[in-house]
Amino acid sequence: MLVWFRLDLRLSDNPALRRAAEREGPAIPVFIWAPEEEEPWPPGGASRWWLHRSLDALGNDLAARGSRLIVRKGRSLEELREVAAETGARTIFWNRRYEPTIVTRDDVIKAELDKSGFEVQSFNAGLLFEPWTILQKGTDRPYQVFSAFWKACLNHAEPPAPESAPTVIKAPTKWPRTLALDELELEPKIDWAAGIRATWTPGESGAKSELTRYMKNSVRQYALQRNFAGRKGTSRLSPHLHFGELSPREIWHEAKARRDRGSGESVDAYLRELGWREFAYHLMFHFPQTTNEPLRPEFSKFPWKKDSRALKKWQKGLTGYPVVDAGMRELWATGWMHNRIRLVVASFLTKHLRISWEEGAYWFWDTLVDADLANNTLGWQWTAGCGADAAPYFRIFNPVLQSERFDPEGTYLRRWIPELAELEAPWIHKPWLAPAEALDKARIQLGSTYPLPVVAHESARREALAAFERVRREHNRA
DNA sequence: TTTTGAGTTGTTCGA
DNA sequence: GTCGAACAACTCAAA
Repeated sequence: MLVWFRLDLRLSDNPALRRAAEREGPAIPVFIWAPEEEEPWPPGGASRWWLHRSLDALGNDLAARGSRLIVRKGRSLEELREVAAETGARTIFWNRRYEPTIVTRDDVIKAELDKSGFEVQSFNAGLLFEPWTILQKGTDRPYQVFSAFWKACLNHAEPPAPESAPTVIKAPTKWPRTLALDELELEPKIDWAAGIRATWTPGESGAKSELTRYMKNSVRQYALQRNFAGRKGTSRLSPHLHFGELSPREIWHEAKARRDRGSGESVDAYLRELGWREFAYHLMFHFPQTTNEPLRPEFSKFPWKKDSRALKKWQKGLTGYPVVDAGMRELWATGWMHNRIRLVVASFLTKHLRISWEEGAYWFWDTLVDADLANNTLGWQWTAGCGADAAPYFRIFNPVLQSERFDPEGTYLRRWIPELAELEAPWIHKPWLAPAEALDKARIQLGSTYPLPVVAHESARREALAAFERVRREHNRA
């Protein structure tokens, strides 16, 4: 039988693998690289880098149990058929994915394989609650407000405890042919990944040790520390979770086990973030058009600006607002950005620059190692104000206040913007207001060693509010 | 069906 | 510096 690996690159708590291993006969792990089947969101550069490493780790973990990872590329259905033909397999198991194009593709594949007489089964390995199991009482409609959704989840039967990895994965007498991982050409041709390499250890064992470390030492501080950009107050498990190196059930039960008198608030707040991930999948499943369209239709007429020069400045971290620039540079260097700072840079792009959330979503998609279609869509639409349960449009982050509040000493700013490193607080949060002596002392020449602000906060804010107001009024008249 | 309460992460203004 | 109110209605969810 075949186990088709997708976004579940782990051995533990992997129902497809586990059920396959329990059956008679050999179980053959397969991965198929088919990015054209993921349009319009094929994995971006940072994701491909991670995928390469994670597949490598998975192959090694399988080898340690006397098995192998068979690697193919092409059309998924054809490759599955071929591997099945080479091995005589008549059964195919996999764990579900929820991206709209993948759901459609998998439905077709399942129907075709059924027709050919294969036994096909899919399992839940990626979510605490399947999107179709959490619905409004009585009406059976999906939720569009987080709090109500999460309350319903918490009232639902608890997610099952994670299963351990199978101890034996029976090998076939003859292995089917496989590509070498390098033949997928997932790694960048120009080596831009040094910073990412230095920051992350893809693969299940790296993920597990991060999880244990965080749960043992830091989760009890989560409520207190999570908003401070310069500290390691968050778990940084997002890429591991995206690629399925960890299951949300493992995180859920691990966190619950740490819940005691002192840590209740933090553990609940932490689990709530897993809840947001669940909510994102819930919305993507029930409103599949939202990966490419605003959920609130009036926003399809919103007057976004096409300003490629401003967009470039945002992408490169040269807006002149230190907190925005630090975030964008952290992203570029490490493939990740602190959650609080993601909100600030997203608000800045959509409100201050008034550039469409889709431009932001594309950039994040290409540069984040944790790029996840459900989370990316929800996050950007939430900030832009065009999604379900979105921030009210008048909620516009002030980049200076956010910086002062969540990085008071400027630790984070100094780490990512070396040219401002010698500027003292409070000026490091707003260099354009710094007195000449402070700038001289820090050897900064505004407009040359570090840019002046690309827009002024007050006027950009006023204009954004006016634009939203016009759209709202037009919508209400109609 | 109608009613009622509530809604992740904020900012600014004026007292 | 601190505090509460206004921002502006609207939609969702549950009783």
